[in-house]
Amino acid sequence: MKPSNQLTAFLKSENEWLPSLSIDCVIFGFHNGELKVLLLKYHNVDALALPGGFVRQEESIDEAAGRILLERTGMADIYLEQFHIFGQKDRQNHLFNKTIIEAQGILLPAGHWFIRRYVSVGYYALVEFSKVVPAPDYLSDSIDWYDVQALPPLLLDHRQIIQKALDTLRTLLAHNPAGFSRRAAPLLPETFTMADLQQLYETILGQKLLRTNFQRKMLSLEVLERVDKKWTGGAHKAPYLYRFTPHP
Amino acid sequence: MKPSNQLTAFLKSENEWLPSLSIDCVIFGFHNGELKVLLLKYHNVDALALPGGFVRQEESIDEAAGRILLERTGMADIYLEQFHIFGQKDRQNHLFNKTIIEAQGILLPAGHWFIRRYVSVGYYALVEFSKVVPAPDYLSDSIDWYDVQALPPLLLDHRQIIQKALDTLRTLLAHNPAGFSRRAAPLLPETFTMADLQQLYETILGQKLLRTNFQRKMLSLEVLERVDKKWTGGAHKAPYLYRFTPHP
DNA sequence: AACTATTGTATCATAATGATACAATATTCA
DNA sequence: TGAATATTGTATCATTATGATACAATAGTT
Repeated sequence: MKPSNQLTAFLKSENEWLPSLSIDCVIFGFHNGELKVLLLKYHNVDALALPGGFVRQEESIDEAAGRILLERTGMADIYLEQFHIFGQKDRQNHLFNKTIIEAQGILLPAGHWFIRRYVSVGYYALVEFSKVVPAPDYLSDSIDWYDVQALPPLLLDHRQIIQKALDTLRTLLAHNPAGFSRRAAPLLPETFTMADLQQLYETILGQKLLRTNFQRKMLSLEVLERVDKKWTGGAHKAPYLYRFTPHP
Repeated sequence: MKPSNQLTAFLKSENEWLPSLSIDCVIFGFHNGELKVLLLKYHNVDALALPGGFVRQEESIDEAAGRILLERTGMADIYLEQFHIFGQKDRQNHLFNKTIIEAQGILLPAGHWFIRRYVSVGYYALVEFSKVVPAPDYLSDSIDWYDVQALPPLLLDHRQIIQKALDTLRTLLAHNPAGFSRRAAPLLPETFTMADLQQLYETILGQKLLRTNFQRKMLSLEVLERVDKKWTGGAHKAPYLYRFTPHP
C-alpha cells in the first residue's frame, strides 16, 4: 500500500476517530549518560515531531497512547502515563496538517476534523534505549533519539510538551523517589552500578549530587538489590551491580 | 428564552464547539469544618453532576473552564487548574446526553457529536464558600454544596473525578505546602485562626495532625502574617488571627 | 610492592520532625 | 473577686533525615 493510499484511507474513516483530540508521546531513553527523547520527521515537514496520533472511537485514551506508540516505533507493552493536556487556542496544528496532506496531493472538505483545531494529551514513558529499533512508518522519513539537552527545532508546541514531561519527571523523582525508581527501571539495563543510577538522577534533575549521600539514600529506599557479581574494567575497586527489586 | 430553545440553539451551533471534548469542574469550598464540593442536578436526571461544559473553537481549554464555571455558577475570575483527563471508553456520556435531550423533545441526527463519546478534562478550584451564590442555569434544577465525605449518587464517573481531584490536592499539600497555601487561601475567610487552618488541612489529608508541630510548620513557611487583633468568644486564651501574605 | 582512582561505609554537624511540658490568658462560675 | 477550665503559644527534648567530610578497601597500573 502506498503512503498516500494509507493516508487517504485514514482520512476517509472519519467516524472511527475522536475529532478534536490527539495524543503525543514523550519517550525517554538513557544512553552514554545522556537523557534522550524519541523524535520523528514527517514527510515534507522540516521540524521534528513527537510520535503522535489520534484516538479511536472504541478505545480509551490510555489504550490509544499504547497503540500509537506501537505504530510509530514498534514498541509494545510500554507503560505510558498521561501528564498534561495542551489546549492553547493558537496551537495551529490544523495548518501543519494541511501542509502534510496537500504535499500528498489530497484535498479535504473545509470542515474535516483533520484540518480543524485539536487539543493534545501528553503521555510519557521511560524505555530501555537499546531495546528500541526505531523504524519510520508511512507518515515519516526518519525516527531517532535526540539529546534532551540539545533539541533540534520542533513542530508546534512540542518543545513545550517535552519540557512539561521533564518537569513531571523531576517532580516525581524529587517527591517520590521510590515510585520514580519503579517507573525508571527500563531506562537502565537489567543490572547497573550505583554510578550509573546517579548519573541518571543528575541528568534528570540537572544538578550534581553528593555520591556518598546518594548511595545511602538509594539503599534506604529498599527498591534495589545487590547482585553479588562485580564489574571489571577500571583501575580501581570494583563496584557492586544492582537491580531493581520487582515491585511488591 | 425557553430552556429548550437555548438547548436547541446550543446543539445547532455545531461548528462552534470542539467535539469529543468536555470539561468538568471540581469546585471545593470549606464550611463548618467540612470540605464541600459544588454539584448540580440536571433536568430529568436523578444523579447529581459536576458543573461541566464544552470547549469553543476559539478559546483555550483553560479559558473554557473559566467560562463554564461562570455560566454554571456565576463565579468569575476563579483560578482553575487542570488535573487529569478521563478517557475510558465506557464513560457512556452519550447515553446520558441522549436522555437529557429526549426529555426536552429534541431529536438529533445519529452522528451528532453531542450524542457521541467524549473525553473529559478535569479542572479544580478552591473558592470561598460564603461568596458563592449558586444559581441553577437553564440546564439544571438546582446547584448546591455537598460534603465530600458524604457524596450523593453521582453521574457517570464523576465520583472518580472528585476522588482524583482530592488526590491531587493531597499530593500538593503534602509535597508543596507553601504552594498549596497560596491556592487554598480562598477556602478560608480573609482572617482565620491557626485552628481553622489546621482543620482544613486535616479534612483534606484525612488525618489528625499534632497542633503544636502544625503551628511551628505553618509559621516557618512564611506565608502567614499575624494580625494583631484577636478573636473573642471562648472561655480560654484568645488565639491570634492570621492572613495569607500576598504572594511575592 | 608502591601508586592511583574509585568505591563502600562510618562519622560528624546541622536541619527537620515527633512528642511532651508548661506558662499565658479569656471566659465561667462559685 | 478569685479559683477553675479550656485552649493557645512557645520551649524543649528525643528521633530521624540530610549535608559534608574522612577513611579504609581494592582492582588495576607501574
